[in-house]
Amino acid sequence: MSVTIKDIAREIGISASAVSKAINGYSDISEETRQRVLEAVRRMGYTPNILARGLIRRQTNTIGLFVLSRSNKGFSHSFSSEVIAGIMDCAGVRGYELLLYSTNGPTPGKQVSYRGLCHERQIDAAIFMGLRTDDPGIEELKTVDFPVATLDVPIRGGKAICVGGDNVEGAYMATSHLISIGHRRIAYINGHAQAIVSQERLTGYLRALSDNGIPEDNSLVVEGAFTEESGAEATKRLLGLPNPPTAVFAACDSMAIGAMSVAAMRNLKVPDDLAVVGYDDIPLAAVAEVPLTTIRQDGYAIGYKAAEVVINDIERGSTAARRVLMGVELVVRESCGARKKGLYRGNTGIKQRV
Amino acid sequence: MSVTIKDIAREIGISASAVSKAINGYSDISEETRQRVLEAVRRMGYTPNILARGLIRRQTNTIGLFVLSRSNKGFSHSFSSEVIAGIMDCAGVRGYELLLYSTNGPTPGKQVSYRGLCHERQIDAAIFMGLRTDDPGIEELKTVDFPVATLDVPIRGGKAICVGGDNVEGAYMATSHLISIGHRRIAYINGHAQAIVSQERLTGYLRALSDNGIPEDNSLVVEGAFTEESGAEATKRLLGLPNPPTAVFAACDSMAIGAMSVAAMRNLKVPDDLAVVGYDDIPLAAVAEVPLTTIRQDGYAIGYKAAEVVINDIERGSTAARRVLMGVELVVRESCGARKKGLYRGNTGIKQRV
DNA sequence: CTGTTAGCGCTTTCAC
DNA sequence: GTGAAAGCGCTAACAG
Repeated sequence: MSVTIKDIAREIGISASAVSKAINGYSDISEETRQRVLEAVRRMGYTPNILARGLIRRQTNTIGLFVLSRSNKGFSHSFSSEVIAGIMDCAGVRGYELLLYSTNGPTPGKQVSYRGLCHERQIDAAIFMGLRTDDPGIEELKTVDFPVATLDVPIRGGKAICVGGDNVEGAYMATSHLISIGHRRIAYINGHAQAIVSQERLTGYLRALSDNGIPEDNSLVVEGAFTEESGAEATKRLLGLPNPPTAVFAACDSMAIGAMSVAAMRNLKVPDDLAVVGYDDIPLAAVAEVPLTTIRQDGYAIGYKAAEVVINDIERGSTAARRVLMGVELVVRESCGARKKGLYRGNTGIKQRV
Repeated sequence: MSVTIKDIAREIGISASAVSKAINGYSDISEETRQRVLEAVRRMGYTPNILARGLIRRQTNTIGLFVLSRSNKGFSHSFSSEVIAGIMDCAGVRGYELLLYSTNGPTPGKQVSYRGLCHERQIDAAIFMGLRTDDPGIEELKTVDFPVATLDVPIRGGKAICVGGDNVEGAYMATSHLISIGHRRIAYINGHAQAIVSQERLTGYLRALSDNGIPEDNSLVVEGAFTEESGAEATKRLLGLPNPPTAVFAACDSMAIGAMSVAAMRNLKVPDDLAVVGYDDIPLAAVAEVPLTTIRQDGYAIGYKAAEVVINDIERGSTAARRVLMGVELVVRESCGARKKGLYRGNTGIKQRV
């Protein structure tokens, strides 16, 4: 078996609690004893058993990370891996480890309890990625007694903190940009209505129209499902309108790419015949046939912030706002037409190209 | 505080040990008592404390995952996230959770001990991704007493198991393919020499030449650094040769893409003036200006296998081979010229396009 | 300053 | 079948 605190104690002829104090930097221990302990620790290759410590301190320095609704193989976006990297880095700096739960979201048959999973492992806090608004586990999450951060999905009631990109602002920027280069009939392809991001981006879109005195036209707002196919489908409907849009803003890049493919099939030139703006800045956006103008969220920053927020909660008690909005950025490429027309000189997202 | 085994015991008037036995499915407990316990467990919302259990059982059902040498933000390839997804799924099925270490590899200053990190958290096994052959921690890894799997990096001595794509075979396939469509002067852009994959892919390349009676030409083998820039740099050197190659096989897609960009700058047509084959099948490969022919490794399968191997070791003792080679696949696209010439009718990797 | 005692939540002999 | 007792490795009172 591996060396324990008792072995050290026996080795240098003192009590186990003295060793514990020496190791944990208590002041009521003589410097000389401490040195002898530290020396023995090194010599005998002792490492504390954090789990045993946790049993009594009720703190494991562990953050549970739930990566839910993952697509088949790999993470949904490359965005997720940026987020995770951010979480990891913050956790590392603050001295926490991450427990990556292997659950892939609520299983229809057997009901998993997030609270139970967290309790089993005695984690100090939890972060949820890809939580769906219709996840039955949400109710339970409202009642847990440890800090919880959700990415992108605000939970009403309870004290979970939601960290995410500012969707209203992002959609506002995208829409305003299209307006600024002359478009008036701007369609919006939303994601499915259950997603909060859909609702928020819709709000931003509508606000931009309203702020620019453009009347809302219901026929120009259609619903997709965050997939390329659904974006294509929606675009067909839009183009079939008596008075079709001159520009399309899609709630995600995949749908925007679907829109562009439909345009291509109908011999409509992007951006001249149809301007397109997406959301997310997925890697494909930069290398699409017509490079896609889009809104970029800084996944790394979001992840870092989420970890920071829960760790602050653990250490200082809940003080943060219940909702943390992270900045977003407009990345102008070719698909909106601004660069061609020389109307835009800002961020081209070139560095993004891998 | 949350409900413990004692609470249950008190509630239904039996001893704590009886409750434990009921919960853990021991046979020496009456069915009636078991039912009463299970009912109370449900009613009172009891979840076992796996950490306390681990303290005595010396097993935590946790696998440590080290994601080393991560690039700045996000994981090195999207490949990594596939691997992690595979690990997660296997772990989930087998009832293990993953502990994601926040270490980003050996820090120059303070020496981290992998062994120590593992011991602290009492993990049952560890998987290392992105371990470098010059990592000073490797020595220590040879002596640990729990199952260890390394991805792609075999460790000499010790009983760590290495799981990875068959690099020799992959390079052999790539090179043979170029030979089969008529190339004789085939250059190889290798990764940096410390990487095992570099050595193995070089072996495959040389073997293919030799098997086809093509003499080895040292000037055609150059070293890159797995980056687009280094691939471009290497290609410039190759094209400056008195007798330049007609084809280039690069040890990774990024370098292959660098090669293609140099060709484009010099008005060389790919594949006609210069055939290019990469390795990895990164997402960009399929959507490059000239879609890249490459070798695909199934990251998900590799991750799944790695988890499976260590879990088998945990549960049944070490039986697996010390090296597990996973199959690779040649994905023929445009950059090698085979499809244009009608020489190839196999895998086009079309489904890969996102 | 140091040691003794108790106990975190759980499992596991071993009597009964 | 069931419970009492011991203890996993550690920390936290509290005496001394």
